[in-house]
This record gives sequence, structure tokens and C-alpha cells, in this order.
Amino acid sequence: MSRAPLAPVADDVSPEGATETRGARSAKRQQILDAATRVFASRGYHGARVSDIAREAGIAYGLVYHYFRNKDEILDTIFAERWGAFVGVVDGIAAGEQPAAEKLRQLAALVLFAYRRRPDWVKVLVFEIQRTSRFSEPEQIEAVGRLFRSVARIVRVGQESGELRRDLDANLVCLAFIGALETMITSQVLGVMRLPDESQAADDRTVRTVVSLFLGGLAARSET
Amino acid sequence: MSRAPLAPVADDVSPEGATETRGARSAKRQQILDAATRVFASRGYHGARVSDIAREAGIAYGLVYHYFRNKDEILDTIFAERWGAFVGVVDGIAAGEQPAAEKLRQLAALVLFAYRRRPDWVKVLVFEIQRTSRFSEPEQIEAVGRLFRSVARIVRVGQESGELRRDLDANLVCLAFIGALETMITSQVLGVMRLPDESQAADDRTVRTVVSLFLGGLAARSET
Amino acid sequence: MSRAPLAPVADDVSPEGATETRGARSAKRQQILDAATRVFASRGYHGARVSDIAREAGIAYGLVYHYFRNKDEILDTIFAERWGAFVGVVDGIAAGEQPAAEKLRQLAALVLFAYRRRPDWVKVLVFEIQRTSRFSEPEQIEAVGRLFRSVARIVRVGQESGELRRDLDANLVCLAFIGALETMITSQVLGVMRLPDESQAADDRTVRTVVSLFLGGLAARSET
Amino acid sequence: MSRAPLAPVADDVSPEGATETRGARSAKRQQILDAATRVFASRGYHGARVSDIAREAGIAYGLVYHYFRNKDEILDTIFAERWGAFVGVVDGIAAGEQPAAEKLRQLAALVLFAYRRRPDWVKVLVFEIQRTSRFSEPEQIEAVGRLFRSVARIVRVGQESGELRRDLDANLVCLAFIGALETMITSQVLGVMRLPDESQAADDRTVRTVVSLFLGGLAARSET
DNA sequence: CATGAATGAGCGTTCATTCAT
DNA sequence: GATGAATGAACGCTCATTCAT
Repeated sequence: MSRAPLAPVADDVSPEGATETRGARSAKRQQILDAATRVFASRGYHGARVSDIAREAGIAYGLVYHYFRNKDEILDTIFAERWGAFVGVVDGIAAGEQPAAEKLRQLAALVLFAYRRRPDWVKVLVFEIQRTSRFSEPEQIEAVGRLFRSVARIVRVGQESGELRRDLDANLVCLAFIGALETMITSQVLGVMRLPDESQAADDRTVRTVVSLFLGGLAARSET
Repeated sequence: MSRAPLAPVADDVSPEGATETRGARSAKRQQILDAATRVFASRGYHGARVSDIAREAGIAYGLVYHYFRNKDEILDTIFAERWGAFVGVVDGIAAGEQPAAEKLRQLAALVLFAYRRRPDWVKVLVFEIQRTSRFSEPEQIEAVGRLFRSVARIVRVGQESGELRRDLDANLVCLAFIGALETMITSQVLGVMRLPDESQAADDRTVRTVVSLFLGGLAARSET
Repeated sequence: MSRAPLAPVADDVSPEGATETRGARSAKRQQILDAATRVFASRGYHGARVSDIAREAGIAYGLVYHYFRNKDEILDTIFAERWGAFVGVVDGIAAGEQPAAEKLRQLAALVLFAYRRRPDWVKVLVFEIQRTSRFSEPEQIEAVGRLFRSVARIVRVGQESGELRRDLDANLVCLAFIGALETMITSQVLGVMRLPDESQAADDRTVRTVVSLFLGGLAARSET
Repeated sequence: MSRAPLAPVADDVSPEGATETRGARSAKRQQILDAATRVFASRGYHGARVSDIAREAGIAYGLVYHYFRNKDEILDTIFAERWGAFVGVVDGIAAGEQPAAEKLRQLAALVLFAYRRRPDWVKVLVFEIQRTSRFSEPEQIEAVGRLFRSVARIVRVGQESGELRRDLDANLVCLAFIGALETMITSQVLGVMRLPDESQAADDRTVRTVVSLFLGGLAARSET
């Protein structure tokens, strides 16, 4: 129930709506992007051959170069589209009127649901992007910065409204929260530490736990 | 003062002690590992050519193959040595008698100090290892699992002793804490969100903030 | 004045007359040939993509294949048309009644004026044709042979009439004369050895010098 | 007899002397250059695959890249070495004390003998070099300029000594002479206009004819 | 041990040509 | 005729790895 507003949120990260309205040219282009996402997610950017992408997309080799200048541009395009959509949703959450705690909950849910719905996208965004040396390029850094600023805004607004402690640096809090969420995903991808189960119910529990952890802290309250 | 126990801790992560006791053979071998660490850290694993490593080490590049079967094995060796040392220190912290809060503080300080002292090591451990598809191999997963279990133990012991809340899944808490620390480092490496300054004092502050965040939580306490 | 007969000569090398009488189909075809000539002249045959030609011609590049079997055929066609026109004019000069000296002057003027008026055509004829391995094909060789024979005829007729020395092999003389003219052009194209200036007056002077050189020889006459 | 001084001249254009004194490393490098010269001469630069060169040299593909950065560099190296040697000999002729007429004779003989002895070298120098767009690079232009200046010097000195007519621009004369020689070679390469026979005796005759043509001129002398 | 020459599989990219619309 | 999407063979180059000395 309290997650009602998140359903559309998570859906906005999905592409179908936008895709279908595009013309034939973009349809083929999108085929390539989707295929590349799958291939990058499963073999990694470096392990993915352009021919793999073409085969996965069911098109001829050379056609990839009709739509993209080179392999790099494919990754860049995926990043720009997906990351842009993702940060857009986060911006929306940050700009809302709900309490800071709810915003953090929505953010956590967004991340975990996104991985549940589109594991390939998330794998590529989280793992592959940063592998390219391109990650250190100003453009990419700026893109990551956008997310950080958006999340930091949630924290800062919460502090100003008195909901959140003011003695903690908002930037550091934001980094910690993002890092915590990222590791949740990583651990699932790698299966390093399998969470109880992988149902959506598990995600709900994870979300609740993380938010409760960040809001209430670890320390046991001495009950008097 | 309270960091006194950490000095040795941080030093144990450094390699010199172990290195010097080895023979001449190992000296050259270590040269290669050190050179490889620097090269991997600056160009990434995929961007590093074996010849780069050899040049950095000041040896002929055919010689690399006397000491290592192939390029992968160099990375594996670095990982095994550094990660092993690191996890060893974490194990030590986890096994200590100090309060859970102090253990977490030591862990945070260990990570941040390690990056301050040996940025190349940390970059390779954090960024390069997982880029290889080898990261998904059982061996590597198990190595990461060791760290997670060690940290989880800190949490669990704290819960059992009543220091920490019992209603939070220890594994999730551990993931969140590790993720938070990792992101602190990442943000510094990328310069995405520069922390106030980069002195050790800044690290101290970061450590305190993170620990305070995890222990006390974000929520403002209504003071009655 | 003495160049009066050359004006029409040089103009015959130009294409407009012939082009305009052709139908619409040929108009588009000619567009392609003209565009190709410009592109070949500036980037070279190998450096010219079919798409470059199409873009320069302002048409879709698939259309090129409606008019020409392939890229080679475009060059072949340009060669056949331009070279044919050029050799035709040379034939005309060779068949004339004017003295051999005047014929050589007209030939030299034809070549230099042609380059001045249509540098692209000349560049393609002189530089690009022979680069294709096709140049060694019998057809092309025969075309070049036609020019040589025409020029050789000028020399031979002059020898028979007593105007020119008979002790020099007419073929060799003809090769030398053609080579001299070709190098005049080459040096201008490359700017290797800039001639005094590039006005038509300079061409006149060049023509006079070359003819004087070939007729009178280099040796200083001992004046008694 | 009068050609005695030319024997060493022509030999200086050959490489063996220098080659044999080089070490093993250069031997392999030279193998590649020689093989490349043959392949370039027969298939043209663009038609020559790196694998062709490697096969012709009897070495592994990758080894080519051990000695040369890329295919271009091979051609550049051949050009630099051969052209340099050639221009050096021309410089020597130009600097001599012999009469201008003899210098021109030596130059003509040098060119024709070089082609007779090393047709591949000459083909590559004359035909392949200029095909690369690199030919328009300042370096190459300068190299060609060196030859032109050296030949122009022969003419100018002859003019100053009173041996040659002073009313002809030395640069133009030089261009004409070089062009005449180049076309002699071209015609033989292409077989466009087969000279009587291809023996060295034929070369001698060609040399004599060309020199006689340039010195005495075409015009029949009215014998009084 | 040490060197670096030698090997060759592998991959990204280009571009002439074909073809469906 | 006209378009440009689609195809795929071809080739330059890289670089991990081997091997002779």
C-alpha cells in the first residue's frame, strides 16, 4: 500500500512505452541496444564482440555500424538512456513532498525493483560502465554527480525540515546510502551472500531493513 | 589514542615485512607484482599490457612468464595476497573484545586508511578484480564471502551482546556497511563528490560520520 | 594571336557542350561523373567512398549503382570520356598542316591550359588513372598508346618534312616531350617547385620555354 | 668507357653493402623491406596486404609490427632509404667537375640503369609513393624538392659556365629533363611503347638520344 | 635466469555492393 | 527512378604467449 506510488516509478525506468512509438529506424536501433545490453550483462563489455551483439540482435554485422559509430558508442548510448531515465525518477522522488524517510524508502525500492525487473540494465549500469576507461571522462563523472546531488538533496531537505539529524554531512550520508544499495545488488548478482530468497517479498524486506537501519541506526536503544 | 590499535592494523596491510624475508627469486617476483599493481591501478586490467608491466618493473617482458603462467595469474596473485592480508586484519578486528561500535570504527578506519596509504592496492582490489570475468569464479566469490562473513560476525556478536539492534538482518547490515565504505573510496577515486579535504583528519571525520550514521541512524531524536 | 587556334582546342576538352544535349537520365549520370571527378581529384580514387561521390552529387548513394556497375566503372568512364576528348584534340593537332614546331607549341599549350581550366580532370587523368591496377589492363594501355602514337606522328612528320632532326628516335622524342609536360603539371599540383606565378601569362612563358628547349636544345651556340 | 664513372654510381644505389654490415636485427628488418618492395611493385601499395609482405618475407604476420609501426611506415622507410641514396648520387653528379653535358648524361644513365638493375625499387619510388596521400605531406614534398634542386643546380652551373643557354629558366629545364626520364621508365614499365629492345645497349642508346635531344634540340640545323 | 624476437589468433572497423520498398 | 537499410568479406592492427639463444 505504502508502495503504491512506486509502481509507476519503477515502470518509468522501463523502456517499452517510449520504444514502441518510435519509427522503424529506431526499432532496429533499439534492437541493437537491447541485444548489446544482454550481451554486455552476460559477458562484460570487453568480452562482448560486436559480432555477438549482431547475432543476438539477429542482424548483419555491418549494420551495427550503420547505427553506431563504434562499440563504445553503444555502451555510451545505453548508459545515457538508462542512467538518464533512472536519475530522472530519482529527481522526481527528491522533488516530492513526502517525508524524507519515505523518499529514502522509495529510492531503495526503486533500485531493488529495477534490478528485479531489469537485471541486465542494472548489471550494465553498475558493472560495465565503470570498466571502460571512459568512466573517468568528465561526462560520465558528471552523470554520476547528478545522481549524487539528487540523493544529497533528499538528505539536505530532510535535515532542514528537522526530520533528519543535522550533525551528519549530507554528502557522506548520501554516499553511504547509495553504496549500501549498490552492494545489495552486487551481492545478488554475484551470489556472494544469498539473501533469504529472491522474491519481491524479499526485496520488500530488504528495503525495510535498509531504511530502518539508516533511519534508526544500529545501536540498541536502552529501554528504560 | 583510540586509534592506537589501528596503526599495526593498517600496517599489516602493507607488504614490506613479508617481502623482505623472501629470497632473490621472490624479490623479482614481487617487483612484478608491485609494478602490475601500479599499472593495473592506472590503466585498468584490460588496458595494461604485459609489456607495460615489464617496463614498469624494469625487466624483460619474457621474464614475466617465468614467474607467472599468464596475465590473469598476476591479478589473481595480487588479489590473493592483498585480499588475504586485508581479510586477515578484518578477522582480527572481528575476533577482538572491543565493543561492536569500536569494531565498526576500526573497520571503517582500516578501509579509508588503506586507501590513503596504498591507493593503488585499493583501486586494484575494488575496481579491477571484479572486472575480470574471473570474478564470478567460485574461488573469488569465496574470498569475498570470507570478508562478508567476518563483518557479519561483528554485527552478530554485537546483536548477541545486546549492543546492537536484533531486529535487523545481520547480513544485510553487513552489506550496507561494506557498501557504504566502498562508495566512500569510489567517490574519492573518481572525484565525483570531493570530500571536504583529503587529509587524514578528513578521513577521521569520515570515519566518525559513517559510524555515527550506522549506529545512531539518520532520524532526528525528538528530545523531550 | 598565334594561340588563336588553341582557344577552340582547349574548349573542346570541356564537357558542357556534349552534356547539355543529353537527356535527363544522362544529366544525373553526368552529375555523378562530375562529382566523382571532384572527389577523386581531392581524395584520390582509393580515398573516395561511393558515399562521398553520392553526397557530392547530391543523390542517394544506391543510385550510383543504377548508372554504374561499380566504382571502377565510374573511373573508367571518366577516363574514357576525358582521355578520348583529349586525344581527339591531339589527333587534330597532329593532323594539321602547321609546322611541327607550332604543333608542339599547341600540344604544350593544350596540356597546360587544360590543367589551368580543369585541374580536377587533369589530376584524375594524370594521377588517379594509373593508380588503379586497371592501368595495366590492355584497354588502358591501348588508350595511352593512342596518345603516344599521335604525338609520335607529329615528330615523324616533322622529321620527314625536314623540319626536325632525323637522327633522333621519334618514339623517344615523343616520350620525352610528354614526360616534360606531365612533370610541369605534377610540379604545380604538388607545389614542389612553384613556377614564378600561376597566371596564364606564366603558362605562356612555360610553353615557350619548353618548346624552345625541345627545338633549340640546351647547348649554348658558339657564336663566331 | 665514358661510362666508367657511372658503374660505381649505379652501384651506390644498391643496398647490399650497407645491409650486410648490419646486425641480425636489421637483417630481418631488411628482409621485410625487400619483400615489401617486391609486393608493392607487383600489386601496388593498396593492393598489398600486410600478410602478403609477411609471406613474401617468410616471417610471421605479427613480426612485421615488431619492426614497423604500420604499413605506411614500411613504405615511408623504403622511400626514405632509396630516395635518399638516389638523391645522394645525384648530388654527387651535380657537385662534380665534369661538363654539364656529361652530368646530364650521367643522370640519365643513372635513372635508366637503376631501373634495369632494380626495377622494383624504381617502380615503388616512381609509382607507389605518390599514390599514398602521404605524398602531399611536407616531408615527401621536401624530399622531391631535394632532387629537383640538385638537378636544377646542374643546369644553373652549366649556364653560368657558358656551356648551356642562359635564356631558359633552369627550373623548367630541370622539370622537363626529369619528366623525360620518368616517362622513359614509365613506358617500359607499362610496355606502352616498347623500345627496340631492352638490353643495356638499348639503355645506352636511349641515354644518348635523350641527352642529344636536350642539348642539341629537335630543330634540324640548316647546313650551309 | 634473462632477453626480446617470433608467432598467430582474434577483433574492430570499413565500405563496396545488393536489395526491399 | 530513387532511397538508404542491410549485408558480409576483407584487412589492418594488437597483444598474450611461446621459444630460441
